[in-house]
Amino acid sequence: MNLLLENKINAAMADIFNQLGLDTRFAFVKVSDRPDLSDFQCNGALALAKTAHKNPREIAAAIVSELQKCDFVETLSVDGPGFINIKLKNEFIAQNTDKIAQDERLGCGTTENPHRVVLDYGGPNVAKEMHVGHLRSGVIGEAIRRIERFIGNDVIGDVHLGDWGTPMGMILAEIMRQDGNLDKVTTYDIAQITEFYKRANIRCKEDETAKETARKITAALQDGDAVLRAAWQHLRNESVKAIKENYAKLDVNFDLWWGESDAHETCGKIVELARQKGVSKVDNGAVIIRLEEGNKPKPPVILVKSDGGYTYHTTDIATIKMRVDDLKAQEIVYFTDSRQALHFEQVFEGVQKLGIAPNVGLKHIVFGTVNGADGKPFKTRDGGVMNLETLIEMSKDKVRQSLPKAGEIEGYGEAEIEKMVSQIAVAAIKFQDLKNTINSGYVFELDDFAKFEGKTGPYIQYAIARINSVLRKAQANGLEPANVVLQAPEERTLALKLAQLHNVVMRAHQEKEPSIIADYTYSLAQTFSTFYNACPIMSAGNTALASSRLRLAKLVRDVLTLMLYLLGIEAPEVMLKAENKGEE
RNA sequence: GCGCUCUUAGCUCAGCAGGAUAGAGCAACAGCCUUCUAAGCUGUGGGUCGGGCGUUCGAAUCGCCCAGAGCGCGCCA
Repeated sequence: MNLLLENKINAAMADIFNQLGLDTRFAFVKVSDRPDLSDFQCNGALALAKTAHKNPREIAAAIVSELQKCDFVETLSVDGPGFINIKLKNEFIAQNTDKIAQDERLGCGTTENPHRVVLDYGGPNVAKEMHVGHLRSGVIGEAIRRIERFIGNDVIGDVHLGDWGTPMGMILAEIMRQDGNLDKVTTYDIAQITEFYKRANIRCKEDETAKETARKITAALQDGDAVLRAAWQHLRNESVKAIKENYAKLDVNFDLWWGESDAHETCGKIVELARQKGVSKVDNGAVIIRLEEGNKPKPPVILVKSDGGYTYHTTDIATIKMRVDDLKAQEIVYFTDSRQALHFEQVFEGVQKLGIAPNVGLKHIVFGTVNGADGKPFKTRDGGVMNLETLIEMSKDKVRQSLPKAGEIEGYGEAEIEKMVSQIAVAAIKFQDLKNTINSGYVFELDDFAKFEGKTGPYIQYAIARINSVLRKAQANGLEPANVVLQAPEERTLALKLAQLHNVVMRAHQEKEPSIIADYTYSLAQTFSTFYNACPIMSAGNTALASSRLRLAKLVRDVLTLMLYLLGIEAPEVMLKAENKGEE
């Protein structure tokens, strides 16, 4: 069930359009761009005027004269060149709000076409530190995972670890270079492993022979050399442990911890299949699939390199086959930055030629890179990338300054305060990222992740905390939420805003765009703050009004909490403040 | 050279299945705490929507051209 106000108006519109012989494609309303004139507007008459060769105002007038008969209409007008402005009756909005408040999904429906979707939003590499570049895909992916699940899809989130390429050979080579063998590998922890990788990286950049050695070791590892495999397994285990800790701090979760290595066996099958189907060719010693025909020629997919190794084209294609065959995926969605756009176009086209994923939707959601002030992908001053843990700690430090010290307030010891610190800091970081549309890259401003005012996660948490406070007071005074009555304009605006939930969630789902939810959540919190300022609840004057306002407030709290949940953000029950807060 | 993405307020960004006065946040300025948490609220200023041409009754939104930015272009993932 969805309790969208538009639905009722749209149904009436469709009837009227039919009756008048008008194209029902235009029989819909949208939230008005002119709240001073109306709640909803219909621009259908303008669109129809073109083909019908009629005056749009005449068409609009005909629609309006029918619409007048509807019981939910308060006022109607035709304005400008032919806009139909519709204002709803207060009672209609109020009753709808009551229904939403009593609905366990808060008026939000589910998808008509539930299916299994695999999300690929991780991609951290073994032995490499996690940095701010990993923030976007993880945070966005987690949000999409929750949104998809909420609207009724069966979701599997896969981390798709980078655990099988040349970097693995590089690090093993570096360890052997220092130790002479791999006997000590199992004693190394993640910090040591990371150091080895850094050194290996530098060496391979400078020294062509070192690179060649790394390639040979990689090939031997993939070929199944027992000693190399055992050492690699340890590196992988240690990395996964560290990666899990990092993701846990941000509440980013995965259902599967597959990696590129898991696709290795299937890679062979892909190459064989390509040969059988006649879609691959041998070229300069490599096995490739050409993608030159059609109106958009692309560089070829390379299945097997001339040295016999597979590329990440091959592992990605093999992984798609596994997700389709073993996981029964009906849709697979990737989240990576725009630098991989061409790669996935190639992979998807290769998959199509191979016919291994018929009727499976393959999507690549491209997001912009996290950029520095210079407009280029973010680097710290020393040329490196900022560690994810450093970012989180920095934000936490800032939060701690605005909270009381442990023990200062009864019932809030070290554990309680630290939990609050973490919830607020993580909200600041994740919201800062999620409020940006996926498509555009954004400039990484360190300070932005420790801002708590304006369009931020903590702003929304604060609105929730204030409502919780009111709800506690209401309970202490025996005040119960009851039927909504709309008198003040702030109440009306808030009720209309609350009814938009279904559309917002569905759009976020369809477009795979969490910023739509972030925008709405902020806007709702803002609308509530205005209401909160103008409409006292506990001292409303009479019980009916107080109960109505209490229902509105509680509903806002529930919707905000749900929206933050869909974004992967928790809200603390209360938000304490340090005594000297704001006195600088 | 070819391809992809982009250019909107001082800064960071929304808006783009064409539509009525182009919106937020930050920053600036002026107000609001003896009333439910001021991490808040109210108000003011700030824009030739990169430039040009075209389609249209109507273009930030669609098409073409130009300028600028970022990214990517067969054996690194």
